[in-house]
Amino acid sequence: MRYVMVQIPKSTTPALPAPRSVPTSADVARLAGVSRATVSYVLNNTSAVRISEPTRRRVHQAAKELGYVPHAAARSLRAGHSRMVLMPAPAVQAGPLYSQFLNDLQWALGRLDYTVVQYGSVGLCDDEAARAWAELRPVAVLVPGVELGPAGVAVLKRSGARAVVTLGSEPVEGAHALLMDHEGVGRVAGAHLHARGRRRVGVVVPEEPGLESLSRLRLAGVRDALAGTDAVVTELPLAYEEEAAARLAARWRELGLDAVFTYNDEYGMLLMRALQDEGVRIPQETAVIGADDLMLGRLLRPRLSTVHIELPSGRDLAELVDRAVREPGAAPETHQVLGSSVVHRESS
Amino acid sequence: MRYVMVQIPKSTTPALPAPRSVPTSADVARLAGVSRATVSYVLNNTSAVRISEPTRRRVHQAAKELGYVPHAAARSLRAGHSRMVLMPAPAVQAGPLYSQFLNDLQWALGRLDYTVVQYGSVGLCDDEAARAWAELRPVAVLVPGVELGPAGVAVLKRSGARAVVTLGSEPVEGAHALLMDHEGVGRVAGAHLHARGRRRVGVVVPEEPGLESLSRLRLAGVRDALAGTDAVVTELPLAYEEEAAARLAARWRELGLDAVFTYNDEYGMLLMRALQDEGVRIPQETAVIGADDLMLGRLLRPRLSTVHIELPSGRDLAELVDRAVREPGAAPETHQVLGSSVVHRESS
DNA sequence: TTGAAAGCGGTACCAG
DNA sequence: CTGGTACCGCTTTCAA
Repeated sequence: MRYVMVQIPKSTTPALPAPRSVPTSADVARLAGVSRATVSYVLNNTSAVRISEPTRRRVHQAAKELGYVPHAAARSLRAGHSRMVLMPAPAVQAGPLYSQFLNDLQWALGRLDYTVVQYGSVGLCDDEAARAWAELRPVAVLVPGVELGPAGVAVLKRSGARAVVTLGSEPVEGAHALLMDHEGVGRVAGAHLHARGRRRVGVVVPEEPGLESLSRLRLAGVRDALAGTDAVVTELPLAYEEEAAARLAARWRELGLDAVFTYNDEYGMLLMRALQDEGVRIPQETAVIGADDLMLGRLLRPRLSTVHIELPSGRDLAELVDRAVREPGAAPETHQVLGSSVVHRESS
Repeated sequence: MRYVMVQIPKSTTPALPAPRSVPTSADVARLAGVSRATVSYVLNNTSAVRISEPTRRRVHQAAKELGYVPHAAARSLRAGHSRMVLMPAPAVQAGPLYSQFLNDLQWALGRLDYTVVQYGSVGLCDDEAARAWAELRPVAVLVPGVELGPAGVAVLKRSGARAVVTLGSEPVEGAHALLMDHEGVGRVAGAHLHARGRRRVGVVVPEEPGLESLSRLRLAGVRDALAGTDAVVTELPLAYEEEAAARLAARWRELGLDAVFTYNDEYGMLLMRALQDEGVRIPQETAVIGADDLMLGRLLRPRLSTVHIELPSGRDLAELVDRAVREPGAAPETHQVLGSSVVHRESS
């Protein structure tokens, strides 16, 4: 049943004062009896120009009285640049790991006096999106995922973006790249399972849309780690639902697997629960390893082995952005930023 | 150990073409051999004016050739308004529930031709933040939490915001309000436990910063539900760490509680695990109920009872915003939007 | 059908 | 020390 918004009657409806139009610096100037230039000098503390104390006070007083707030668009239009760092808002569910990273980044960029803006670009693809972002004339653009091609980068740069940074699996021509080696995540998981003597390895591939590119890479990583050994990899499509997990678990014995990498800890919990309900002993019959090192893995019994993923610190990335903005001519940097390491617990 | 970004040497560094300055509509006009006015007409498909087909083609051609992208700030400066809906980016970890809601909302507003922008305002409080937002001259502002007082609302409205909507526990003078009844969450949990015959009820209060206001309200709700009964409520501060949970579980028997409301399902999992490790039988000795109805609760054994929380649909909220924008004089609406209902499983 | 020009709100140069 | 003014890029009336 859909929950319906219920309006609550308002007790009082005070007649608002006349809806004045929004005050400009000209209004402030008029009220203070000075010129617009003087207002600008005072409110920006322009050091190149000295304004008498009484005048300053009059201007400040007038500004406060009118509730004056400068118009960012007008300012940056005149200045010819802004300090806006634009990021497309993630369309899909971001995990806690990534959310934390985003917060750190915002904070770090804020300390460097940039303004971080997440732009919700739903349904636009690639160049369409790039154009939409370019209209805002950000000084830098941070793009997670593969939502941007070389053409998009070119559009952004031509429209004045001094730095374009992609966070993804492969570099994009013309942009700085933070390479997230998701294959590496699968690779260490695969190597770990092989080292523990497992040879028939299942890999969960989430059916949820938006996770496909990542899960493909992690799967490829497992394949890579096990290539040239006698181990064999089986792909296991799985929706994030109890029933789907139960169905998979029901045919577990016939699959004949002795290990499974579950894409991440959440799918790990889902599958492990289903396997246990089916009587499959973990890790004796089947070893399980997840990824992301979430708290929940530690709370499971047996404790879930996992791949710990280290993202770059927000501060580091903020500094990269700042450097790129200051030195826009420099060659794009490419960094490897995903540190994958196995956390061995009880499930493998 | 902190992971350090490692630079990968660039294989080729193609000399970029001369860093032209960013093309304006004047450049397009020049190249097409027409006036700036004509460019504007063509690119905006202005219906009031008819431009010959050959001219249109020349303009489009020129625009593409230069990679022209219009300047949003200049446009909205001239137009006197924008279609930007601004939301402060959530400072703390947003749960999956809220993330989903945000996505829906962005999508729905996008369909109504608004542009959603999340503004990272870290470390600014109340009026400072309101001023920062007002500088962007958004047509509407959506504020979750209690980050805005009546003064802030006034600032935003004076600077041209036609709608200010708060999502919080109590209405703010002058703004539309979507009331999230977090007390109600605690209330239904408390009532449920009481109905199941429990009388010594613990309530987990997370120690993580940022969760305090919410957890206080949920606690108050439990208190409210149990007021006037013979039940007694005990506050249980708890950090989201295994050790903290273990410490709490270790003195569980001396606390003498027969039920606990864990703030949400994640703390529920944490505490339930610790209690089980301590040998406390659930639900016989202690009933446990969480909130948020996450998947993970269904996967626990015993299955975790929870309070299902229904947020308003993104579409509904988008329509409220649109209505408010179109009818800025109307009295602020106040809606009750949190539907709380107990999902009884095995842990209570 | 197209062009010239005013002006949105601020900033910064130059003159007084 | 302060005022006048040109200009950032774009839209939109008004004339031609």
